[in-house]
Amino acid sequence: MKAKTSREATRKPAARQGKSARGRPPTHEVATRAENLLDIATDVFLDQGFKGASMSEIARRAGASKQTLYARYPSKAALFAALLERKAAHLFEAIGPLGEGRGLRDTLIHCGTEMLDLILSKDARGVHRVVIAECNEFPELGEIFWDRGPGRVRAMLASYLRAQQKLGNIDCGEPEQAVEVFLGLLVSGASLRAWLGLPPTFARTPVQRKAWVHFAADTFLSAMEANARR
Amino acid sequence: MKAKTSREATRKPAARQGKSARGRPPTHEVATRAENLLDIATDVFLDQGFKGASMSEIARRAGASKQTLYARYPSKAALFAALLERKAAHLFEAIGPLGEGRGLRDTLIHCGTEMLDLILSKDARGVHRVVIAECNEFPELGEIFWDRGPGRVRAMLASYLRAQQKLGNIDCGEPEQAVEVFLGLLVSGASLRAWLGLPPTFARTPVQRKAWVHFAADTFLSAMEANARR
DNA sequence: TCGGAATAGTACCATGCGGTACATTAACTT
DNA sequence: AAGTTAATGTACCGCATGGTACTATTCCGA
Repeated sequence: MKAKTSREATRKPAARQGKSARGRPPTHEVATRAENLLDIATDVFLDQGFKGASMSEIARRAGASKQTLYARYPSKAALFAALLERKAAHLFEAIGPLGEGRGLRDTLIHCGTEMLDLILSKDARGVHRVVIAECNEFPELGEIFWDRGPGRVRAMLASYLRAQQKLGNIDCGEPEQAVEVFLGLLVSGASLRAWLGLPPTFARTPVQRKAWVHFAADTFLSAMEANARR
Repeated sequence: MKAKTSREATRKPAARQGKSARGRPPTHEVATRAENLLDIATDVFLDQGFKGASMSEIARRAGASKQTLYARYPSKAALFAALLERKAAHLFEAIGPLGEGRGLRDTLIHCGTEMLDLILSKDARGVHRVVIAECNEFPELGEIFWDRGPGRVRAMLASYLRAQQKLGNIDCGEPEQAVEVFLGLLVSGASLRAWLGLPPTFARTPVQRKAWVHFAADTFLSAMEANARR
């Protein structure tokens, strides 16, 4: 087994271009610079992992000094926590409110599409990988991520299904269970493969993805009907 | 965020107890000692991750010297690869041949039970965590693991379903898709939570696990029936 | 205008790592 | 009995890391 050559010193100052860089930065840049620093840090952590990422490298790539880094975040772990929380929330908030003028099936399809795209996206893969890797050493990480991300989506879907059930549009038993069924058959194989760095089996092209989402929605709906009949 | 105090020097010589330890070991012990070394290494890697594990610690905990370690495996990566391959195969081979005197539903339930127990087991969680964490740096890791583990189970299930389909016992369309549906709704939420170090939502107790497996099997079967009718 | 605040740059420290070298000891082989 | 092999223990090398100290520089507010 041989490691890929990562850490390929990609010079990218990205802040204070041209200027002599030293000295207090102008006030109007300071917010941008802070954001940029977090962005760079996110990049580095997401593809090198917590232990693999180095503070010096982050500073260098952000065009900042280590002192500035440590002025903003007291430790590597703190920086990591800050950026992960931001990223997790930001990623999953793409899956907006459900319903919104759509019928039941269309809502499932819409939400399913976004969910599948999300799971297969590079950023989401990175976040999952890092969180899964490090949640043993930092147990609260798993909880934070679940609440901001997958858990939030599940809660939204469950409350949507509960509402639809009250309206008589579906008979799905415990909505929480039904959500697990839907998301499970939508996303499970694809997500494991994605986190292992392998291409998806059934959702490689956009067309295939669309077909799979439709298939999942319909399978789910008929399973719920059948369950209701039993 | 504060790290848990890992690396808690748990002294456990585990080899050459009592004896002065130095010098060539008696021949009848040598196989045992090699096995033991791999076991210890597995423990360490599985809960500290690749980068977190240290060769010195493995040697110390195995009651061996670093030289012996490097005599058997030329590098840290090689040791890691060896143990991971062994562990992945060993874990998933618990899910034996399908069918075997059972009917369709019973086979699903049997296989489902083993799969769910496996996913929730501490060892499987460790393996998944480590592989997912490191497959970015060692891309072949993901493939090896998939082939030995989740992929193998999926292939077995698919060929079983295909056979059942030929016998007219089920009408599930593409067996590979059907497998994804079944395993998805069986295992998806539980596995993500497990890898994040969180307790399962629906399969906490053995009783709940059994109920969930039955629910998954029945939901799957009725979904397939409904699909067939369409 | 001047003093403090925020920054980059650089050097540094202690630690721990993967991996090697060397001397020593005990079991096997001939 | 002698020599070879496989161990342990310990010291070590070079390097990278997280984190700190210090200086020189620039902006800002009083």
